Amino acid sequence: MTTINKIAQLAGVSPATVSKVLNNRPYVSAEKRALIERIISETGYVPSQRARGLSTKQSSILGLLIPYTPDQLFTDPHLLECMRGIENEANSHGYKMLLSTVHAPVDAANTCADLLRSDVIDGAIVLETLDLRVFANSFGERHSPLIVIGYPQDHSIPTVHADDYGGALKATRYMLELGHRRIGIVSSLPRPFALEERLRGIIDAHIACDVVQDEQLFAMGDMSVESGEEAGRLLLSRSAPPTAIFALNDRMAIGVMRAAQAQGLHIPADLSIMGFDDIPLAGLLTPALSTVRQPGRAMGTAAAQALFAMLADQTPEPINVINTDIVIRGSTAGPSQKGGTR
Amino acid sequence: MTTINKIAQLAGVSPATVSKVLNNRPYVSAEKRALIERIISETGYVPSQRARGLSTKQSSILGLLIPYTPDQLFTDPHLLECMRGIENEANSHGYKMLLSTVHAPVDAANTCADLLRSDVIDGAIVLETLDLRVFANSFGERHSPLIVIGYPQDHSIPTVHADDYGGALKATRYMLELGHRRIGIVSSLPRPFALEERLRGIIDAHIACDVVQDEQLFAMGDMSVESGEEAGRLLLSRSAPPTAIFALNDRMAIGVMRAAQAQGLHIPADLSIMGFDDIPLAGLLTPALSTVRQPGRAMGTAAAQALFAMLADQTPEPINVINTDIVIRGSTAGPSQKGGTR
DNA sequence: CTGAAAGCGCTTACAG
DNA sequence: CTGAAAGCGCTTACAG
Repeated sequence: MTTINKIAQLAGVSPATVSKVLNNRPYVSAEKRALIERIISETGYVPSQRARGLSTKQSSILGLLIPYTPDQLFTDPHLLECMRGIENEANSHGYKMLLSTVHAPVDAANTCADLLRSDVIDGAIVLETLDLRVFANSFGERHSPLIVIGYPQDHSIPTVHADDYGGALKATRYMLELGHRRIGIVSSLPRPFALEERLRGIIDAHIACDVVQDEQLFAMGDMSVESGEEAGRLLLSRSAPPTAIFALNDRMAIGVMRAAQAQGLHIPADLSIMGFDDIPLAGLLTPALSTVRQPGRAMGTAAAQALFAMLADQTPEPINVINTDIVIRGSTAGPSQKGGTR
Repeated sequence: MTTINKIAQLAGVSPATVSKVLNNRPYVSAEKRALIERIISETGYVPSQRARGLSTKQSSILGLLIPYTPDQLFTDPHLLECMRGIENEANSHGYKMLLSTVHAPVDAANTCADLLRSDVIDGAIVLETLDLRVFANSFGERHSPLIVIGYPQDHSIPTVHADDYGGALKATRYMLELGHRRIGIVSSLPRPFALEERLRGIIDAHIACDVVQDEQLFAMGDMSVESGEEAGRLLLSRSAPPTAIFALNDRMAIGVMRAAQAQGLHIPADLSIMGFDDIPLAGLLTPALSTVRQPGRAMGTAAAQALFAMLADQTPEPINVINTDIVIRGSTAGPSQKGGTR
């Protein structure tokens, strides 16, 4: 491997001098600088990041700690959008992104903790889903700057999340105002805080409109299309089925749509369906899916910006709430005149 | 930061001894080993990867070099599937994946070359789209082991790619056998080799079936949904429009579908549509998209396995061709009896 | 079984 | 402007 010493030798100077030109520092004569630069480009020399890091204590690598398996991550379009925002931001700061997923969700906390305490990354963005208490445990222990995407568990860590409550509230009000009185809900367990918030929005909207919710209209999925399909079938089999179904993410909404279409139901004539996220695919379905837009890219960007602020010794806002909006497409309409029974 | 020296001091031993227990090496008395282990876990000490790497010359990081912008990467479901395969494989080898995208496609080659020559990664997987000649340039220059996903430009680098030719051939035969005689093609420029191969398959299928292709039936997109929509409009506006359209990726096929539906055409009654890739979304469309399945995940896995083989000083197969298959769903059928004119 | 010493490839004061 | 020297935190022979 070419080292700084070899370059120094080739140029007939000391490694310290080469180091100066490598780092664009002054106090090198123009001729020597030119000579050294020529030699560097001729040899294709690239300084050892690890040796450099050993002195400078930085790696220009940012960690993305996902307490999920690769399969969970890569099937979640919303997370992927977050990643996109992060990678874009990292790029423009000259940083690379190191991805850390887990084999099994169980060992997530330790995997992440080790990476955070190691020196391979300068800082990290983690998902709230991770149990962050590990980091609080060892008192006073130093670790890389951290930003969490999700809801704050520990107020010492800056957080960015979407306005889940507001989004769900708006969506529910919208369906209620359309005239729906029996709105099925497809939620998920175990709930991250975001889902709790969405549920809270749904409940508050019902209260505000003086509509009583029916327990028979709640179903659970696991965020996947398949689970949504199953939940949809369940809800549609109720003696008094819903006239609208609000799935707490788009993938489950797609599942519900499939369940409804499989039964020959027309959407939105027979059943309105609404999702949450606004994944890229939402607008391409038939009918196009009405949903709550949660701007994943913007969330990723915001998280990365906050991290870079910390790396620059600034203090980012402790909590950054990203706005959500409902986007009405073809899957929602007023309830059919036939009434609630089919 | 806690260092090996501090641990050694706390345990009353030398750093060399601590190093032994860190690396699970013999020749440490049971008591000392136990003591050291206890201290390590109490202090939450994690060895410096960069210091370790400086001696051992390895980082346990694998690079994924994508000569695209983050936006291009994250809107390409097939690439994302490759990534999923790679990350899964990396995970099970105790490796982390470092993602390297570019600002602008222009500076891809240099960005990648620098990373490859640096010591931050042990090896890399790159896309064929990257101009690999950069690496051939500096004669005899050492760089990390490399696997390319795509077609070989330089036979010294192990390569994995799908059977693009065979897939396109099968798909075209299938449409031809259905009775279609005017098959529109939506391709893309600039072409990676994979597209050339698909085109070759299309042409050979026509020849085999003795059907002459009409130049008016070729259109160009840029792999995006939007470009597919535009290409679809163009093809459908021909004086003698196609009865089937084969888009060289699924996203463009979706665009074609939108163009057709916007004109009130029924799929597949009025127009058959076929894509390439079989992205996760393909089966969720209405109608579900017939396509050529190119198993992205398997390709990623194969590439990663080849890389790990190289890291273990084995020699992977120089070219690994992954099988493709047509998957017939709802978007294709025989041409309508109305004939080719509408 | 144990530890002193050299070395990995940089950067950073410091002296000249 | 230039370079010798120490130091970053590990690992690896080697001697004991």
